[in-house]
Amino acid sequence: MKKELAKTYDPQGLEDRLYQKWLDKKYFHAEVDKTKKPFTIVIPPPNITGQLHMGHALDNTMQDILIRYRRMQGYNALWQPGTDHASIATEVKIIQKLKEEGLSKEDLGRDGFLERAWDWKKVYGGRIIEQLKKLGSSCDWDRERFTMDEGCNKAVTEVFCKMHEKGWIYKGSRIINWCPVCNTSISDAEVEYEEQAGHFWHIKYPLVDENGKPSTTEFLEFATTRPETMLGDTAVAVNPKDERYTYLHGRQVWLPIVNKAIPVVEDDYVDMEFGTGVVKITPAHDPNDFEVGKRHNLPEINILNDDATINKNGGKYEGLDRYEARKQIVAELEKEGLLVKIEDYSHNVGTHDRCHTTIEPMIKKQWFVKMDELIKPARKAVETGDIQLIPDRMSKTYFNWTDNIRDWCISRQLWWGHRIPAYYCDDCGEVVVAKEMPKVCPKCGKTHFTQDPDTLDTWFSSALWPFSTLGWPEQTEDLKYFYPTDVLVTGYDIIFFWVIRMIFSGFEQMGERPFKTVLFHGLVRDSQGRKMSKSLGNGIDPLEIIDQYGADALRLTLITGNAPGNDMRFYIERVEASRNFANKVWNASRFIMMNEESAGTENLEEVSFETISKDLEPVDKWIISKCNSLVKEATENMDHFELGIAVQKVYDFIWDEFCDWYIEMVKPRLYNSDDKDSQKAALWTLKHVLIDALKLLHPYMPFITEEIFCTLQSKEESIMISKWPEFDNAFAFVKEETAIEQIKEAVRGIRNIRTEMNVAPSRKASVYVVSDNAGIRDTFTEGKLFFASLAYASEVMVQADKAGIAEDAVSVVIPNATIYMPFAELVDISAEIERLHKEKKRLEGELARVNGMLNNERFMSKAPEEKVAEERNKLTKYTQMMEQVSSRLQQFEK
RNA sequence: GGGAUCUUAGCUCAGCUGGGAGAGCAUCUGCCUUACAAGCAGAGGGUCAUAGGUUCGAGCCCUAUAGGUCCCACCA
Repeated sequence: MKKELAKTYDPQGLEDRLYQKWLDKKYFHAEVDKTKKPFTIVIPPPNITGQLHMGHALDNTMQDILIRYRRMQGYNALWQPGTDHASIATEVKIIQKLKEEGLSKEDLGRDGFLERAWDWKKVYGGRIIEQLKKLGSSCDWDRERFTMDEGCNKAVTEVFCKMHEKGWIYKGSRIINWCPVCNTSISDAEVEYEEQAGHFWHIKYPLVDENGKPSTTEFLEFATTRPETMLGDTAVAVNPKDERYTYLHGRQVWLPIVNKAIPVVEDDYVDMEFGTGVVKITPAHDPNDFEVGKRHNLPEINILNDDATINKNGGKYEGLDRYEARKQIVAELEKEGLLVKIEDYSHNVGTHDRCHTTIEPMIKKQWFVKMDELIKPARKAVETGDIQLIPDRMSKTYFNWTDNIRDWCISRQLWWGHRIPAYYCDDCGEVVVAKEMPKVCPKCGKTHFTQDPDTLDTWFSSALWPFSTLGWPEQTEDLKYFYPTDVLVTGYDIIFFWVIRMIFSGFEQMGERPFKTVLFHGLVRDSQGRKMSKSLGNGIDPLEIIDQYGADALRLTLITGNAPGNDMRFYIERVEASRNFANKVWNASRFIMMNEESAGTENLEEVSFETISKDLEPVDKWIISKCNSLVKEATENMDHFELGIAVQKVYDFIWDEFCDWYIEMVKPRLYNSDDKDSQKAALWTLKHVLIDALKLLHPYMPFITEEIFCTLQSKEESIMISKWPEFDNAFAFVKEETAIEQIKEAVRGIRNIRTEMNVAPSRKASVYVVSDNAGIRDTFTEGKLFFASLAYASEVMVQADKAGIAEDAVSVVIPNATIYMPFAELVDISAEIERLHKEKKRLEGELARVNGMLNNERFMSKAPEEKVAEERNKLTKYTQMMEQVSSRLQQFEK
């Protein structure tokens, strides 16, 4: 009993079943095997808070394609999966949930909170993994990791201690970005600037007179967007070269409200052209002022509490929110006559990328990673091509970051994350950085320590992902074998957060690049080009698409019509088109199986080319040759990471060449059981070519190809472990390709004319092929059977001259042959003449172009030989066709 | 302010090292032809943003301009 494909293609009915089969068979699992070459990809670990969105779908489809491709090529392919604890994102979610219960994280305490967080991870952490499976991802799930699992924790502690010892991790008081809502410091990379409408408050401070009192006549005017920061002003600055203010050098101004004298300092930082050329300096709350303050030894006065209310340094404003304080301070200044004017002003305001709260720069004691040395090998690797970024232009973005890098603030005032391995002696305050809590203080000898309450930036652990997942810091066999990984696939939006940090971490910890290639993709946008976002509600759920159209259709849609690193728009119509293609493949396969069954040809896949060779007809060799070229091209494209181009070629081959031409060409042979050998050869070819095409398609559309492959033949158990096709010169049939293309041209010409002349396909006619070229006559004679069916011919006559053809027959001119169709009674002769004139005009154009080139001495002397030869051939071809058309016209017009 | 990128058919986009402009969708025409109407056979539709330049030859390379998108910097 032969296996059969269901009548209609139904992805829902097969995808889950096949995925389960792959899991059961352990096809995704990779073990160290020194007889094979490794090919490794580490997954960008999705957040445990995450739900699969189109970005994940694209990212993982690309990775799965690369992994499946290499696996079929015989590589030991490992796709290392896992999830990210996403410290701040997760913490925020849990706090939200607690809030619904009327609780705060303080109510639970640190341990209680962490317990909740782990519970949460257990419940939701696996959700996105299940969703990735729906997509067909062939990750080695036996190796699934988590950024906060034991091994990753160990790696984090190891790196922290090592780098601290080296002096590359330090604790320092520096200006950092503070989020007053999340109550934590954040790194520069996490600050998102938003254009906001604000105000420019023009204020004046009185100069201090010789008695040390505020002058009533002399003032210094400047403008600010954050008037409340004046509470922390410790100077005003002017440019030393600014002649307008030379008189100020060495003087002081009176800081109102706070009521004290502060100095005028001279600093190049001040732009003389901007505003009044005077800047108030608040070292504790502005990164630039901080630098100025350092240069002039100014005091740093922090005026804010962590929740962005004014602290005790703000005197009577203590306790007020920053914006309320701003209002009241402006009012007070106005009352005192110190407010000059208020201007509308649009400016960029730094916000927290998670919650979009306006961040406050503050001086805080935090942990930093010193970047200047660390970044050097990372920069060099991309510069020299040791690490290749695709598309290449991403290198510029990369360098822009490496060349302007600042130290990385890694401590976070959060609970969910890796706790900083720093311990403070309860007695003397000595800091000890160690893998475990120290027993004795090296300074005072006391034994009580408190661990630093802070956790690490979530990217600290993901930076180690390419090697921590393979066992580092242990020198495991996995690590030796699978590291460095081959490709990293990710969106260009996290190049700074993640890619760069993995690169410098790889070099620092492993002494080697973490991956050879980074393949970037863009954002998946909605049909109007907008970012898909929760707040807009314009997100399209990949799972719904999979439900409706199948994972294969979704994957194909995401991978086609898009260049690396470019954003793409998501259209449901494109998914339908992909689904239609799946359906096409399905039906073509079904057609082949049906015919195989009715012909009774068993186990054709076991018949070798050598055996069948003698029965193969030119059409068979033509499609085999075409398929052979396709293998070469698609493979080359995939090697160059041109995934969309590769699959487009496979798509075109299957639909246009294989289905629309080849299948139609062999139908007469399939239906004619009188010639068993020919029938068998056709079926052999159909099957052989289909199998190769399915293999090429498998990385893109794993489910449908598996289902067909396994139904089509019995000897292999899965397409995903079958051998990737290879180009073979023995299958390059140049002669047959040329011959069949010739017939195709004739068929197209005939169909065109019939449509133009409104001759229904049902109305058959005799077709005469006239050529004085014996080779052409052979071609048409051999292809008579299918040529007749494709050209709706009642009979096909191949002859050397026009004997027996009606004078007024309609004709099609192809190189070296003219095809006549005597259905003149249906045709208006003047229309036919007009058509021939049009054809003549076209040929004249072609000839003019070719002659132009060939008569151009500079073209002849400079163009490559092949190009010249090509043009010469065209000249011959068009000249010959021109003769045929002219002779036809003469015939009608004489 | 610096940088990247885009501008190709009505729409969305491909076009890999420069060598006769492509796809999908949409539109129009004719077909329920025994794998597929989720289909078949055809058709129309583009001064490849504009202006220069390099080249025998430019959608592709260079320069400038216009418009769009994005990233970085953050002049208070």
